[in-house]
Amino acid sequence: MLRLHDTALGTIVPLELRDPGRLSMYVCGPTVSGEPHVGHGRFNVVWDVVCRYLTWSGLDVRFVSNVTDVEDKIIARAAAEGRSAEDVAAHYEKVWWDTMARLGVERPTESPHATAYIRDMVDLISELIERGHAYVGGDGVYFASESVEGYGLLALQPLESLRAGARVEVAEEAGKRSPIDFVLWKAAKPGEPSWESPWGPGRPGWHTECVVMSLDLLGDGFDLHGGGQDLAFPHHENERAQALGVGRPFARRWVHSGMVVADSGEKMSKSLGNTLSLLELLDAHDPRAFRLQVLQSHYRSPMTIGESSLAANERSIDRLDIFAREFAGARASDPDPAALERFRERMDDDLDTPNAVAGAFDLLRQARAATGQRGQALAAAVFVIFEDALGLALQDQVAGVPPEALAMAHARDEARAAKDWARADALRSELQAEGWIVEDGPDGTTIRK
RNA sequence: GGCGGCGUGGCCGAGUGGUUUAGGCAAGGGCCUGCAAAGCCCUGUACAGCGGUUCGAUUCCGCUCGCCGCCUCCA
Repeated sequence: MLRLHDTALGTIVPLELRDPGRLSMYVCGPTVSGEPHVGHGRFNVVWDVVCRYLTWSGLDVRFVSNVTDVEDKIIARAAAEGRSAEDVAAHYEKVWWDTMARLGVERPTESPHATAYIRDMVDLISELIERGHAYVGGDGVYFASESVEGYGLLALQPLESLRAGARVEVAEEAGKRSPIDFVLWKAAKPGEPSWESPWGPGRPGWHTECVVMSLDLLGDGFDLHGGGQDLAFPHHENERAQALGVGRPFARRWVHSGMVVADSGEKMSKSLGNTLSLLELLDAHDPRAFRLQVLQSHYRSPMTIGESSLAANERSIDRLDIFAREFAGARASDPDPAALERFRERMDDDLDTPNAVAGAFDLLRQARAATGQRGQALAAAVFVIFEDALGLALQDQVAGVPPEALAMAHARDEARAAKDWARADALRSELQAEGWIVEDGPDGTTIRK
């Protein structure tokens, strides 16, 4: 069974499934207020790998990830661009899914929208007020953080230091009882999108949607809640507090993935404005190079990504594709069981993809060195590991070779057969000038980009 | 200030109290090749610094230096 680092426990523990054979997992999804940056890319590849690996391992994985389609930044952009908030959200959600598809990230089982759950959120907030965990403040409804047991669990800090770090001025302005209280319902200002509620027109705070949707779609005590490390506090802390407030068992495990850092060493974030566009990066490089980069770093470590690392990884991808072409037939073979077992051991150890990938590269060399069935079985394991378990598709065909280039390759074969080296070399130079890599194999000249 | 984490060979990036090497990329040498490419083989004697524990530490402990995250919207 997969063992992962649990933020609340501070240790690596095995998953404990609520229902044997089935994994229920919730990961906080995007706020669709702009284009995704590379941090989003890493984050989604990580959770996609968790899903794929567990599915491959034989679990029935139910993966829910929300789309926050009402939020301050969306409203701000809509106002700035003179269009509706719905319009902005719909546009960037499409960009989001398109980009994820390019990264080879599969759609979650369900991706609920915050706006579809307003009613449920209002109900949850009402119940929190009834139970004495929430109150009406200056410009909305607030959650009384100190009213629930163990607030600070995911922040890994005692209540006292959280209180010390909070911004008191803001709290007083909003009419909070404690500076660490957070908003559940924001009263609408004129012109803002709003929904009716017992506390007047407004919109939910962003912590509530995840509580309502995860419990609705996955049920009480679901197995795993994931997110970026920056969400552990306050976002996940506040989700947990609300579930606790209405007496419902929440996530059994909390797992957080590491940040992408800029060359400066600082975290890439919207607020620092140092994000790298994921779209531009995917335009310039094979998206699989990005995925490989993510796989070759541990999911909890900070990751740097840039032109040079992607270029290096494109080389690695080339090598993998060359291997795939050489061993295309091995896909039909049974993968070597021992090889898959070693892979599982590494993956189960807190999702050690760097080691798992290292092992796969070793297998690749072994497959070439081995002969007959054994080589095929080892190669089959390489395919299964990269493609089925890690979601990195290998290409065993060179696609999109134009007929003219193909004709030149044939002409080169003829020249070589006639030992006309001058002509053969000239043809090769011509092809290379057009960006083709020319290789002579037992079956003649093959070309690739 | 509080809490958490990091510092590995040219680069990226794992791991471990000592015997044999992570892995990838790059580099050098060789084999193969008409020449190449691809592939294969070999090579680099790395673990921030200073102490301590130990028969032995990159790995454990302490300190120092440097860097980062969270405490505020952010994956």
